[in-house]
Amino acid sequence: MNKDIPIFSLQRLPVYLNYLRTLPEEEGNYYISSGAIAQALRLGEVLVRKDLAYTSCTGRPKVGYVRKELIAALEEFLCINNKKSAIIVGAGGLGRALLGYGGFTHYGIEIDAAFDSDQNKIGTYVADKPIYGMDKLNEVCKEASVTLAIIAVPASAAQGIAEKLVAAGIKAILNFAPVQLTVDEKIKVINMDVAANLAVLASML
Amino acid sequence: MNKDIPIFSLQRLPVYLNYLRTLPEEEGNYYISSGAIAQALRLGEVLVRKDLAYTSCTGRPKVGYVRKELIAALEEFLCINNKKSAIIVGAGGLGRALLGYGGFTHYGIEIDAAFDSDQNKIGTYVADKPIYGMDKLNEVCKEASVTLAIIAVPASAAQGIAEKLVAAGIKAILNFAPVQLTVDEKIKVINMDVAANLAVLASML
DNA sequence: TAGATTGTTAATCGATTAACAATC
DNA sequence: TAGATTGTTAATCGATTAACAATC
Repeated sequence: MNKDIPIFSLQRLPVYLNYLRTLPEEEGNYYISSGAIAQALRLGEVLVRKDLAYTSCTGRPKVGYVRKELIAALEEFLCINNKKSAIIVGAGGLGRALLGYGGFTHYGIEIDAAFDSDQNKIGTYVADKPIYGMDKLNEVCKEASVTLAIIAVPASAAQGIAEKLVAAGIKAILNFAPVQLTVDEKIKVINMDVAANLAVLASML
Repeated sequence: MNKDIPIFSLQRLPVYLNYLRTLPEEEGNYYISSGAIAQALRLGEVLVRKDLAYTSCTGRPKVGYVRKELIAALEEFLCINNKKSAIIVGAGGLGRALLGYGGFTHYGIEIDAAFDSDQNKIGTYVADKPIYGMDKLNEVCKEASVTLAIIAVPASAAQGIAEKLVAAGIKAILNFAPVQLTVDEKIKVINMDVAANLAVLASML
């Protein structure tokens, strides 16, 4: 789905959505122009219009876009209405923090559970979400048709986990481990290497 | 510093470093070719050579790069030898997870402390790192000449925190809050919006 | 030497920006 | 109507890839 949007445009859509949602419900905010969005997010205004053109929302000359329509169109494009489930592998500090993070619901995503190999964690709950042993992975993913996963395990374990996830039917992985995962090319992977990003920042000083 | 490297190349350098460090110290690993790196990281081999050309390490036709030299050159380019301190603002789940995360040291970065406004957290420690009240921000940053910070607070608080950080002398910010920070353009900012990235993945399914 | 691999120059590709007609 | 803003087409910019000479 959403095949014909450039990846850079796609990545900005949640940013627009987020921004539009923060605008207070006031008289003056009924319409919003691409220029106003561009200024707030420090982007070019033509770029904003081009990005928004991928959604079903069309703006009106002179006034801009109807804010609520634009929000709805972005939500539709990002499939936020079909609620999706995701799981987390790794219930260390990061995994537990993500279990407790409420921000995923803004995009229609719910974290169902976490998985860990530590016997002391298995069977416990964080933010009312269960932590299962790795042996439950297949069962949980298949029963709930989960296709989204977050990897929050040490680098050394990540590749093995990725393979288990794929075997369990996962189609997209958000990977926090600092390794390049080798998986079938049909599986979508986004890497988030926190330390590497901090290192890049530090080297720019 | 490092002004004349394209941002995309710069962002790949820690990835190369990371990969090279994982290679075992074996006879056959004395040299490494751009082709081998490219294959492991799923990049083009010319791209790898171009990226590596920004460092001081030069490869040898027929054999490739001396692995240890390349690691040293990457470390030098990324200024990993001058140890740097960073602070975290926000000692919620994410902030605490990052306080306990050891991966920053691989890039010569140490997290000195976290800051929070919650009285129950102030004065406590996570992974032997202190959590201070916000009133200590200036003092700590200036005494230890800290110029790197991570924002791990809710979106609503992030802009205010960013301004305090800049006032305290911070020059680069890794921002986990899902808002566009408005700060002086000389301040470097990298945004890491976990939920937005998961949403992008989900919409690609 | 012959062959593999580097480093560089030119070509391509994709993303962003500029220009501008359409329009409410 | 006049003016502001959209949407689109063309131009620019930057990143990646292809081609290939240099070289150990």
